[in-house]
Amino acid sequence: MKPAANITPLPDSKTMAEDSQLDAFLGYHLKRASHAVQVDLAQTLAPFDLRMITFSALAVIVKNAGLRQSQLADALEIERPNLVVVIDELETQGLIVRKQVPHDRRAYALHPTKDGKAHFADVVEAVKAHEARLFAEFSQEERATLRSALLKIEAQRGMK
Amino acid sequence: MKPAANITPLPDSKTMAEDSQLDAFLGYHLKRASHAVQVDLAQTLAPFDLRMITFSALAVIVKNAGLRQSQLADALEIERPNLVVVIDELETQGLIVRKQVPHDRRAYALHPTKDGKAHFADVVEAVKAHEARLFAEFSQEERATLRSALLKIEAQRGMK
DNA sequence: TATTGTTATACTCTATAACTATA
DNA sequence: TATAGTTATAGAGTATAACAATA
Repeated sequence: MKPAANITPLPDSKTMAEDSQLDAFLGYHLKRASHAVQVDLAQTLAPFDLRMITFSALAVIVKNAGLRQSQLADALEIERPNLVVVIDELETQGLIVRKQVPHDRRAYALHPTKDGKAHFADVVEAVKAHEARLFAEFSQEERATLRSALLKIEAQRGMK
Repeated sequence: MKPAANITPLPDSKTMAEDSQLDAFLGYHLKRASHAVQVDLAQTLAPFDLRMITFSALAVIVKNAGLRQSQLADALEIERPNLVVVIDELETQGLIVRKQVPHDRRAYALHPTKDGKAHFADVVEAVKAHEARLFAEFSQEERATLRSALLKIEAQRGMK
C-alpha cells in the first residue's frame, strides 16, 4: 500500500513517473477505478455474449417487462439512436422481443423471452461474483459510503 | 434525495423505469458517476483547447520534465500508440517539446515549454474549480474516504 | 533479442442531425 | 407540431500487430 511516488527530477531512470497534481483530483481516480471495473466486467460478461450495455439493458427489461425503448433510454441515460443496436443485438440473440403497443403504433414494448430471463439469471450471478471479488476488501459500511458518494456525484448531472 | 424507484409493472405510463438489480451494483454507479465528471471536465477544458488526456499528459510532463514517452505511458496507463497523437497535439500547440535523449537515440525526453507551464498553471486552476464545484457537498472526510476507496479499486487491476 | 517510438487499424462508446411513421 | 424509433455519421477512447531505428 505504498503512496504514489511524487518525483521531481527523475528524467534518466526507469522509475515510474507519478504526478501529485493529478493524484489530487478525485475525478482522475474515479476514471481509473471505473475503467478497471469495466475491463473486469467485460471479461465477466464475454462468456455470456453480453457487453456491459446489453447486460444493463437486459437487466432493466427483465425487471420492467413491457417498457418502451424511450423509457429504457431514459433509465440507462443513453441516447435513443445508440439503444437501437443494443435492442437489435438482444433480439437477435433471442433474449428479448419487440411487441407492438396497442394504442400507439409508433412505439414498441420490450419483453424478455423465457430464454432471456433464464440467461439473465445466470449472468447476474456471474456479475455478483465479479463485484464480490472486486470489492472483497470493502466492509459493508465502506460499500454504503462509496455508493452514496457515487449517487451524489451522479446527481450533479446537468446542474451547471 | 429520493431513493431510486423500484417499479414492477409500469409498462403503460410515462414513468421512469428503474432497476433494483442494476442499482445494487457499485460498478454501475461508478461508471455513471465517472461519466458525469468526465462530461463536466471536458466542458471545463474546452476553452483551454485541452482534452482530458492531453491535460493529464501535460500535468505529468510539467511535474516530471524530461521523462520519456514510455514513462508517461506507464504513468497514465495508456498504450504507447495512443500516446503518440497526444504528444503530437501538445507539441503542435507549443506546450511541450520532444528533445533527443543523449545516450539513447531511440528515445525522446518530454519537456514543457514556458508557454506550456504558464498555460497549465491557468488550466489547473479551472480544473480545481471544477472539482470544488462537483464535490461541494462532500466533507473533507468524505473526500478522503472516497479517494481511498477509488485507490483500492484501481489496485485491483490485473489481480485476477 | 529487446526496446522506443511509430503507423495502421479496428472496435467500442457516445453524440447529433435528419428521416419515417405515426400521434 | 411533437413523439418513437431509426439511419447515418462523426468523434473520442482504447487495444493490438507490426515496422524502423537503435540498444
